[in-house]
Amino acid sequence: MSQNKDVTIYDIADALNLSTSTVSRALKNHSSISKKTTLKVNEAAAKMQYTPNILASSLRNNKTNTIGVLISRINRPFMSDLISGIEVVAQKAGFNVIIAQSHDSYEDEVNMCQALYNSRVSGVICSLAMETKDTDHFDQFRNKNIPLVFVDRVPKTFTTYRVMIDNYSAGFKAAQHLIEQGYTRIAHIAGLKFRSIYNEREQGYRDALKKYNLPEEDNLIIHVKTMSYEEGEKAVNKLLSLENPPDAIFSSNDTTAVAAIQVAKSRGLRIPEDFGVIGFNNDPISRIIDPGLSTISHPAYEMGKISSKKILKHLKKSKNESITEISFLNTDVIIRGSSKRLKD
Amino acid sequence: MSQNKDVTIYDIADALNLSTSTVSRALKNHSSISKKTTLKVNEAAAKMQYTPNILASSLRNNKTNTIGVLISRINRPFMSDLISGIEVVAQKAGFNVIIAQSHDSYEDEVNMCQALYNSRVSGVICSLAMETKDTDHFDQFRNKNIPLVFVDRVPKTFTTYRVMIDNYSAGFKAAQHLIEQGYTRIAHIAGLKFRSIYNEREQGYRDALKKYNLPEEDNLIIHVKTMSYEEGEKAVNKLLSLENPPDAIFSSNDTTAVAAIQVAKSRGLRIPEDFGVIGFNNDPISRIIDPGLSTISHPAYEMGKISSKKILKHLKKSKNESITEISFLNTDVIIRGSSKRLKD
DNA sequence: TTGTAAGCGTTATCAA
DNA sequence: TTGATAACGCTTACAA
Repeated sequence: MSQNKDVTIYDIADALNLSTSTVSRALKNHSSISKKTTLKVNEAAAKMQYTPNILASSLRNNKTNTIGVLISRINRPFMSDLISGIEVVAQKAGFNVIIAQSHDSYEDEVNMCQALYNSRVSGVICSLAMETKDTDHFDQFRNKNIPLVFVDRVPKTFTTYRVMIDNYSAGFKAAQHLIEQGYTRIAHIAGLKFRSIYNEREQGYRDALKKYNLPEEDNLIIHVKTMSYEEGEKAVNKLLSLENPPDAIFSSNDTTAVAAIQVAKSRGLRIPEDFGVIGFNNDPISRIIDPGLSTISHPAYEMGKISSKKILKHLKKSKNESITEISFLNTDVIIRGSSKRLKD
Repeated sequence: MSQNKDVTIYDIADALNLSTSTVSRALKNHSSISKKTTLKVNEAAAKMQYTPNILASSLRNNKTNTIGVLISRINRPFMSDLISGIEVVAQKAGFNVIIAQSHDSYEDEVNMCQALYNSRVSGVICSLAMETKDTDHFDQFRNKNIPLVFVDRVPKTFTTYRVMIDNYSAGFKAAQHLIEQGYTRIAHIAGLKFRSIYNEREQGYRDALKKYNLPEEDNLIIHVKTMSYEEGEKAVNKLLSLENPPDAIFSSNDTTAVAAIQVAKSRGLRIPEDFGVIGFNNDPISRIIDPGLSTISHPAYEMGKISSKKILKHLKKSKNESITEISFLNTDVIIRGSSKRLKD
């Protein structure tokens, strides 16, 4: 009994001797249709197992109620929390979420941007690929008044919504915490410089050192490309092999921070006594590793929810406005064993 | 300049004095159209910034090239790896992936099933909610010959594709490993009984004990509902408070296994000397915790890729067949410090 | 090789 | 309160 055709409003109309317009209206409880007819139609629809064809209605209405999400990779704790938050809000509003991965490649990002556009998504939420420098491929959304939200890895300039944290002050707070614990030679594993979130964290770190009159040495800062565990290992080994090695490190994500802990431990350093570590993101591993990894909270789930809400709110407006609106979320220093050298 | 209408094939046809059918065919390099015309059309399309309206073509062709994914929660390592695998294969084939979360609720699962159906997805990949016992809500897909793949948490019976591991033998292997390391009172944190993957692991565990003539005691087996860290803590505290406590534990996921390690350590037990632990899934935390968590590999990414491929392959067939096809993926015992009591 | 025209299922305008 | 009809943008059978 497969492959039988879908029941459409025509079938319902036929069965009840009504017109399709009446059926269509009755199905959405339009006020102009009598209670009796509305009831009759909905009953028939249920009995005949009618399911609305969203494609047809999307085509007709020129809107899909679908949010496109374009991120580097789904299987990172930050990203999956982000999507989860996006999806929860979308689901409640009856929106679908479609997912595309850039794998941190500029080319993939451009292609998937196009694919999302062709799918006529109602809105787009994007965290830029590591490689991405220009954002021309997003212009088409703005040109069509399709709301676009950049989240976390945002471009420096683009007339649109941005949902982010204050990376500068987060970097400052991270370094400051280490300084307050008495560390004096503080290294930094940073992301690529043109990616502003990493650059801002680095600036915050630099300014904290400056404020406390600690040396800012370029060889204590290592820029890595993907922030993988392996890159972290390599960077930390290099740092600890310096003639005058650091006594602490601020890593711009938890993965490389965990690598720092493991490498330092394997070299016989005691943590936090000999070597302090603070990461970024508050990934699940940060509370599992021994000692616990101090880190900066990064409210991914909340950022996802807000991003969805921005899209939904924009779609409710009838006016067609160009908007630059930045939402900053709060971050906290989460202190665990990896950096807690002083008793309170 | 926003809100300008999309360029359609009508616009291209007008501009070139051709019919829409010619344009449509030229855009897909149909063989019946002359090289010259094809070239001309594609050039004009590029110049006019034409973007195909996938909705319209989906409606017309009655297929969306979209795979719907219905899972409990995105932000679990297993699930995000799974989706990542699904998406990679889909993306290559020009398919979209739309995501829905059941949050392990039966009601949500039913609702999202309907939403996916209404979206006219070309295929569905689902890992059942913890609560789900009946699968009537999936009948509609089978009835319409829409390929359906159950992955990991599969129903016991349903004529469709299934992608899974051999949970019985995985459970057996896990218990066997502990036995071989000399543990003799082996407890088990199990998932809900009616969820077959957990029940099969439990059976494997039971049969391993039987084979090695170890006692099977019901009070050494605790069934938990969500397998959260907190549930794990509670269960392990209970087990270790028994008059005759276990000397090892096999947990049906890594989250509760990590809880077991932490609780045991906090109670002064040495791991693996006094207490052995093996988990399930090989989540990232398993290699970070100290000692490293022994576990069973669970090839999520690969399972995602295979699931996508099953969908794509089915869609290529013209025939309309009911299929029961089960793909079993291999699992390995991954031995780390939490259970390695004997020297090799 | 190209064109005509109908149709996918829905919704909105206008008329009754 | 209900109905007739056109339209959304694309594809395809059939005709030329």
